[in-house]
Amino acid sequence: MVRAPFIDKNGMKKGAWSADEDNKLRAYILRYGHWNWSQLPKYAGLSRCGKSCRLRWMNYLRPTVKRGIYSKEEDDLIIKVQAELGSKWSAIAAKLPGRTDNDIKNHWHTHLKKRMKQEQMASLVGQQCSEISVPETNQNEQSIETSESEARRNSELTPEPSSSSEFSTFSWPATTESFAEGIGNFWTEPFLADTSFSQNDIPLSSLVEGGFMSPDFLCYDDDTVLFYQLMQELMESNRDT
DNA sequence: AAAATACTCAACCGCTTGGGT
DNA sequence: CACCCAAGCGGTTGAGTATTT
Repeated sequence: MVRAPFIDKNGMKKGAWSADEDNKLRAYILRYGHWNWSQLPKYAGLSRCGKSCRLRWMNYLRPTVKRGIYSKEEDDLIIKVQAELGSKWSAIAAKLPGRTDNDIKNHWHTHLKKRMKQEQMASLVGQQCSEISVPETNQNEQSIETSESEARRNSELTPEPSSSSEFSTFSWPATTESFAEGIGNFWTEPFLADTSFSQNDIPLSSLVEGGFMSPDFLCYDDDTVLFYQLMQELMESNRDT
């Protein structure tokens, strides 16, 4: 469902991301943060442009990205905010935690826009009919639409990333061991100058203390911080057992 | 069963914005 | 003030999948 991978004239890889690339990007950002998107691919060992990396992280790899079906509340909120702000997808996304602007935009164009049109048509028809004194029509049409969307919502599968990549089935591991297994040898990939990482060491502090990186250089977003907190808890529980 | 059509969504492109010098 | 560059945003594209003919 995505563009086939290819190399452009500048030697940059484009198109669908492989599981390997996803892992490299995820591992790098979780460890070092995204301090500079244009430089990041070089250090992460990726032949991608920074823009592409940013997009992949923001729309797909971030741990807090919510995927799958939209609830009726979400749909209604999107419609409401879209009516107020227009196509300000990032502003709309800010009101829907976990949803990305790209995802909302796609959802709007594929589902909600259609629904809006139908509802507008229905109300128009309803108005005209009421003038000719057949008030039930509008209501009926609306209820048909509503039941259709309900049916669709019910029939849609549960949140399961449907990416092009084989990595779509990735789920955050229950243990740090399985995480390390899952990401293979990323800790030793090109960006990794040191080998000091261990399960008992959160790299954040060691990197700064070890002089690998200035504290100012680190740019962790909330997701990354959240992830580290989670990882720390997991490690502690592992140590306890 | 095969072909045509519609739907979906990840990824790209180009433009704008904002911060630094 | 002008310029540069990185980041962010919104529109569009392209190809896989689902549905219809």
